This record gives sequence, structure tokens and C-alpha cells, in this order.
Amino acid sequence: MAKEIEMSTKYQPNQVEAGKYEKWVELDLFKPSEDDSAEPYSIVIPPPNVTGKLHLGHAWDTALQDIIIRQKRMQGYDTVWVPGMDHAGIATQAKVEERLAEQGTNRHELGREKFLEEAWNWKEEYASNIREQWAKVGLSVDYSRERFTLDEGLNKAVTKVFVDLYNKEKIYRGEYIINWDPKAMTALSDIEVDHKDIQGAFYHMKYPLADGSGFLEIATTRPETMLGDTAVAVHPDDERYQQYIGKTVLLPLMDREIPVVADDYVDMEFGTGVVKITPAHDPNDFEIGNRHDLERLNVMNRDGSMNKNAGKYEGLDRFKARKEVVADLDELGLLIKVEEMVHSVGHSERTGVVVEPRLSTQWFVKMEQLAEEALANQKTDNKINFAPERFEKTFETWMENVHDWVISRQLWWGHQIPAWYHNETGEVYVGETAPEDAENWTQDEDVLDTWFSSALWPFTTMGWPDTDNRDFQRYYPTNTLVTGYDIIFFWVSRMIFQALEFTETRPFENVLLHGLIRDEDGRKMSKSLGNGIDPMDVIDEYGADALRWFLSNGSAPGQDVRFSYEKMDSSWNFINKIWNASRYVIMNLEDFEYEDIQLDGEKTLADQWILARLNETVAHVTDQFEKFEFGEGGRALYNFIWNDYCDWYIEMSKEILNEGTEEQKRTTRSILTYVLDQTLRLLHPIMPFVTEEIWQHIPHEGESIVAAAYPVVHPEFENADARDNMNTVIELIKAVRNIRSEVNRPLSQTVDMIVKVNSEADKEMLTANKSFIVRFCNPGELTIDTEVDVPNEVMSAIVKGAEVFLPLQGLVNVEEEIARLEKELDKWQSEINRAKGKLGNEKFVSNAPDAVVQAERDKQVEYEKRYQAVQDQIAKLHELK
RNA sequence: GGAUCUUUAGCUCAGUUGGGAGAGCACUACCUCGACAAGGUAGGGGUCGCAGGUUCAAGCCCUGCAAGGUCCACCA
Repeated sequence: MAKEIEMSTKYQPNQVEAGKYEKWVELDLFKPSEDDSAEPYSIVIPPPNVTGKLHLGHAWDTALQDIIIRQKRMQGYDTVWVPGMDHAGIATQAKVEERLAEQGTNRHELGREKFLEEAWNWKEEYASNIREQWAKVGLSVDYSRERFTLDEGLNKAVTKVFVDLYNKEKIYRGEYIINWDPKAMTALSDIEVDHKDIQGAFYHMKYPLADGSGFLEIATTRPETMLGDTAVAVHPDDERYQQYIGKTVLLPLMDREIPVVADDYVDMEFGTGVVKITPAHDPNDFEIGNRHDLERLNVMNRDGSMNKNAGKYEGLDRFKARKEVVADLDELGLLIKVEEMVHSVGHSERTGVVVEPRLSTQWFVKMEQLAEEALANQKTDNKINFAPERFEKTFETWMENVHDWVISRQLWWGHQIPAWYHNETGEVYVGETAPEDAENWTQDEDVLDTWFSSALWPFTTMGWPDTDNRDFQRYYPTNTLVTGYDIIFFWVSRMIFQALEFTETRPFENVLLHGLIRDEDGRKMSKSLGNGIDPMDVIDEYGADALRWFLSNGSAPGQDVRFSYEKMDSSWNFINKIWNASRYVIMNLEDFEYEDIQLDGEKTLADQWILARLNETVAHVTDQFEKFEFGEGGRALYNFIWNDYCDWYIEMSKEILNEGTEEQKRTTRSILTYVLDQTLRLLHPIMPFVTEEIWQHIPHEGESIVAAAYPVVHPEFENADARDNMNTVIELIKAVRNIRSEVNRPLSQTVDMIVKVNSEADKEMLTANKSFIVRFCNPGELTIDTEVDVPNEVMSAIVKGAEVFLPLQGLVNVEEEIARLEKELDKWQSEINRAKGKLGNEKFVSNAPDAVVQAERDKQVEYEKRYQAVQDQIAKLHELK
């Protein structure tokens, strides 16, 4: 009877996904509609680093964006999703240098130009990997707009921004203590430093007073920096040390006389209350040095080795020097003790080495005003909406406490700073082009922090500084930015103040923040732990659709999510369910065409009910997606498909398709197809591949589901009666199944059924659906009436509107059945008590909404009815004994 | 030190303006019926971390505490 179809029994993701993405790209489905009457909707991708493969976090981040943009596209918006990648200065340069080292060379041998060529080759290689991965995940980005943070347009924009900020005195150059990465040999901003607790030591040592009157005891965790000490400090109110202020101590090992100064910064309670001051190697000491006009003595080279200012320690690595300094002090009897301690030490986010605070001349962005404006903007209509909202506070707190931003990096791979120094006068020139007498000037060797260019991403991708072009006019500001909460400081904040400064509007209306992906044990995925999971492996095993389903449904917004193979199994499983339900529909369509779909025919209760449920689902899913609550929306879809469509509608449709008239069959086929079609459309943003595959197999109009219209609510499908009646039917069927299960009567054996209904209306309704009840309950004889004869030896159940009795001569264990019913009686009794209690509370009746009170009254009536019925049945059973 | 998140079934987690606790997996029993056994049917399992408070009503709001996580700051 059913048609043979070309769909495997099991869902096979590799087969389903093959070739689809290429087809979509070929059909230009990811390009904007260019329909000016449509509302625009734009997203720019957070550009992944060109340093390697995408990880699961990227898959999550981009899948969320794809869900949003695909839904908006189906809803008729003129959508654009701009892809691109980040040059990732330090990270990429480090990788390229690693590769050069393998080849037995290094960047200095190659020279700047050759090195950059190598870096560009690297970029091309990795960019194509990344594009392949995007394709596998199914991302509907518009490749014709792809950008790179180091391309020509970006470079122009970056230069303009630098020069403008310089002219507005929001960029300055100066000598300060910065975080220095001795491996990469570059400055780092504060947020590129990770503080980690490590085992270290507190070295207590003696500094002899120059006049020979004794010693001051000083403690430090970095003894090698003493070589650069230019003072020691005590608190001005510290009685212990009053006498020493203004005297000098003899710096051990260096034999320099350095002053004892008084400064409020010193904490009398901490350590000995005496602090060594190394203005060139500690940010606080630098400040104290400024206040007391102390010399800044730099004792280290760029690579972390000691320099000539370190005397005999010159050339030693800083950690080697530490050991030697300690040993020498010990020998001189100046080492008091070494106290083991765990303390927090800054590490380079990129290279992992211990960061050295170091005096250095760098470029900075002055943050005060930019931060103030960003904060003030949050109080206007132009504010950025954070989802979840709590992250707005994270953003604000950071902005309120932000320090000036070190933007120069001692690298080659990046935007070279548009500043030139006069070869003779040392005069500084900053401009978009080189000075005219170029031969007399030398350009700053350094490049800008990667984040300086990524901060401009939302508007540079739209063509800025050309603000007259169509993309900028139409798609900027963008609608939604999706990224992890871990880069609010690095990226989100900086995009916000730069956009406000240069485009006078927010860069995006919404920012959706997600968490991190953890491994099955809840640990962060990291290279050092080796617990990373390659999303491509997951896709090969389960399909991109299953991965996307897991990622969008695995957790609540802003929460971290644990990767779980178990959940991947159940994702696959869900898709397999959809697959098989679709197979059922397709098998039963025979020659049914798109034109044959007819929703106006006479409908069964199930028909009306499933359309009403579809309507509710459409409304709910649309609403949840609007709030970026994909998990909640997904759950509604899951329940609708599995519990309503598969468990009930499909099962009931079998009755019509087997026994119904041609007209009835047509309506059923129409609704089976229509509901499946609508459901596939709702699912498509989350699982694009399998929905396309199935959609192509069912009667449809249009070349791809990608461009199909998103479902909308149909008021004419609303039907409260159908919902109530269907619930009665379902409850009745479940009650019978329950009893059959109790007495171990499988469906293959008939059992008579007597249904005593409360009203003529219920009688009519159940009689009309008799064939469905027969299908699900397999009764020998089925009686439905308001007055019925019930034999003594029966098992019974009561549902809303009806009582059902199953005569089971010889099968009813009277004792057990009484016990079962008494348990039920207790249940109803406690429900009645609860309802009575509430209704007896005058405050409840007067304060609670009428609907809530009325619902409580209805419940009480219903439960009392059920209680009475169960009690009657128990009495009967007692007679039987 | 500051901020923030988490604590709900054996495990992993949902629970959206406060109005009778849910899912997946695991568990028990039964069922190969022409979509699906990676399935179906029925079922067991929770003082929603603890203590107070607000309210007619609290998993949800407020306060405090405990445990675990994360971020920021400090650490001479």
C-alpha cells in the first residue's frame, strides 16, 4: 500500500549533508535580498584568528549567529552576515616564527618584508581551512563581503583612527611601566596578562645603613630587581623607622648609596614595613619614583636577561640571576630567610611566560573620556542591549575602572604605527601618509595591538570611513553581535567606545553572550590538558545538525555548557525521529502533490487539535527566538514533534489512511504534509541540512527551504474545544493502557470497555472518535453512554468527563485493586483538601486573580467527582469479596 | 578584598514577568503492531544547598550562611 521511498530507515547525516552547502552558495541564497522595501538585519562574525582550526566554542558561537540570521532571512528581512578573520598579531607571528625555526631560520635573518610574505602565506592557508569548517557547520555567510583585519581597507581605517585620536590628544606616547613579554619581546595590555597562583618565595634580606648604624629588613619575591633599586621606602607615620627617613642605605651587591624615603603607599602592617623601590621594574615603585624624583634604572634586556646596569650579573637570564643574587646575599650574611609562599604571578596570555613589568616607551590610548562616553551612552536610547542583561554590569564595571590602553606591540605582523621620527631632531610626526621629506624620517617599527583593529570591525566591514556607501547606510549599526562573555573586555567594550567615537552610534543593537564549552568532566578545554574536541570530528560522527541542536539547546543563555557524547546521541536520536516521521508521511502521500494540499475539508478532532497545537508552537518558538532563548524554543519544538505529532497525530492518521474515505484521506494527507512542512521551517534555522533534505522530499514550492517563508500564527487554527476534547480522549486512552499494563493484558488481546460519560456532549464527542479509541485500546466491545450497566468484577479509572470500566472476569485481584484504588482515593482526598484550604482562605479568594480562584474551584468540583467515583468502585469491590 | 555565576531526580541540565516540579540519559515491567528497537507503552525516583523574611501563594523576589566555579583588583 505505502509507497517505496528513497530515504534510508536510519538518519545518516553524512549522506544528508553532502553537497547541500555548495548548492546553497551556488544559488546565492546567503546574499542579501537587496529588497529595499524589506527591513535590513545584519550581523558581523567575530573574526576567528588565522592561527589554527576552529574549536567547539567557535562552532557554538557561529551556530547561534546562523540560527538568528536564517530565521530573519525566512521572515523576510534583507539579511547580511559578514564573515572575516583576524590577523591575531602575537599569536600568528609566534606560529610563523615557530615554523621558521623548524626551517632553521628566523625573522631577523629574513627581514621584515620577507617575514611578512611568510605570514601572508600562512594566513591564506589557514583562511581556507576556516572557510571549509564554516561550510561544514553550515554557516550562511555572504562570502562576497569577507574581510580580514589586516586588509587594505581595514589598514586605511586603522590609520585614520590612530591619526584622529592622536590629533584629539586621545593617543599619546610615553615612558611607563608596561607588561613585557620577554619571549615575544613585546608589550602587552593589562588584559593580555593572566594571573596564576604559583609556588614562589618571599626573600627576606638586609640592607645595611650607610652610616653603619644597622640594617633595614626588606622582603621581596623578585630579588633580582634589587639590582635596579634606587631607594627604599617606609610609611611616614611608622614610628619604627622615623629615624631613618632621609638617611641612606648601601645597596648590597651593587654598593650604591640609595635614600630612605617616606611614602603613604607603604603598608605598615605588611611584611617589615620597609619596601625596596625599583622604579624601572614595578608600576607602584614607578609612581613612588615620580613622587620622589628617583632615578629609573633598567637592569634588564628585552629578552629578560640582565643588562649592563646589573653589574656582574649582566647576561644572565632573570631567573638565573635571581638564584645568584640570593646565593651571593646569603654568602654575605645578608639573607635572613626564604619563606615559601604561593603568590599570583602574571603570565603572558599568548606565550605563557612570566610577564616582566618593565619601563618602556609605548603608545597609549587615553581611556577616561572614551569610557565616560560609553557609560553615558548606556543611559540613552542608543544603548546596547546585553543578553543576558547581567553582562551589562560586567561591561560597566570594567569601563569604570579601565586604565589607559597600551596599543603598541613590538611585532611585525600587524598595522604599523603611522608615526615617524625625525632622524636628527627626533621630532614626532603622525599622519595618514609619510612625511614629505621621507628620507629624513624613520617610521615607528612597532605595530598596533590586534584588538585595535578588531575594535573597528562592525563599521570597517561596512566600508567605513566611506560612510556614503550602501552597506554602511543600510546595514550599520548592525543588529546583533554574538560572542563569548570571556571577551567582553577585549573586544565588546572596545568596539563600543570606538564606534561611539567614530560613527556616533552604537556598533550593534544587541549583544548576545554565551559561555564556554567544557569537557565532559566540566574542565575548560585547553591544549595543555589535551581535552579539546574537534568539532569536525563531532560533525563526521553525528552531523552538523545534531551538533547545532546540542549547542543551541544544551544550556541557558550565558551559561557554560559541558560537551556530552550522551547528549549528542540524543540529538541524533531526535533528528532520527523527525527523519522517520517524515518517512511515514512521504510513504503515505502516494501521488499527492503540492496543489492537492487542502486544509478546508472536514476535519477530525485530531486534525483540529494538531493545527491548534502547531499554532501554539509557532507563537511560542517565535517569541523565544526573539529573546534569543533558543533552548526554550527548541524544547517546545521537541515536545510538539515527539509528543504531539508523532505519538498522537501520526498514530491517529493511520486510522484514516487505512479506513477513511478519499475525501478524509486527502484532508489527513494535507495536514500531515502541512504540519510537517511548517515544523521543518521552524527547525530549519537550527538544523539546516536535514530540514532541507526532507523538505525536498515532500510536496513543496520553491527551490530551497533556506528561502521559504517562516511560519506565522493562523488565528483560524485556534481551537480551545479541540484541545479540551483531545485531552479527554488522550487521558481516556492512557487510563486504559495503564490498566492493561497493571493486569498484563497487551494490546494484542481484546478487553471490553464500558465508558460512562457525564454528558450528552461528551458522549457525542467520544462516539465520533470511537474508531481512534478502538485503534489505541483494542476493546472487544465498546460501550459509550450516559447510563451503563457495569459488572461487578471490573477495573476502573476516571478521567475528565468520563469513567471507564474494563470487565476482567477472573483477572481482577480484588485485594490489590482495592489497595490501588485506596491509594488513588488518598490522592484525590489530599487534592480536595488542598483546594478547599486555599478557597477557605479569605485572603486568597480576595487577593488572587479571578482566573486563579476559578480554576481552583473547578478543580475542587472535578476532584470531588473523581473521589466519589473511586469510592463507589471500592464499595463494589468490597461486595465482591 | 570586590563582583558574579552555580547548588532542582542516580548523572547532565531546563524551569521566561510568583499560581500544583520537567527533559535527556540511567532504572523497572511489558511490546517486534508496515515511520522509527538508537523504537513503543506503562511505571519508580525530588522537604528545588541551609536559615530567615516578603506574599493569599516562593524553585522563582529580599537578607544572611555554606559549598563549588569564574572574572577583576592587590600581593614590596
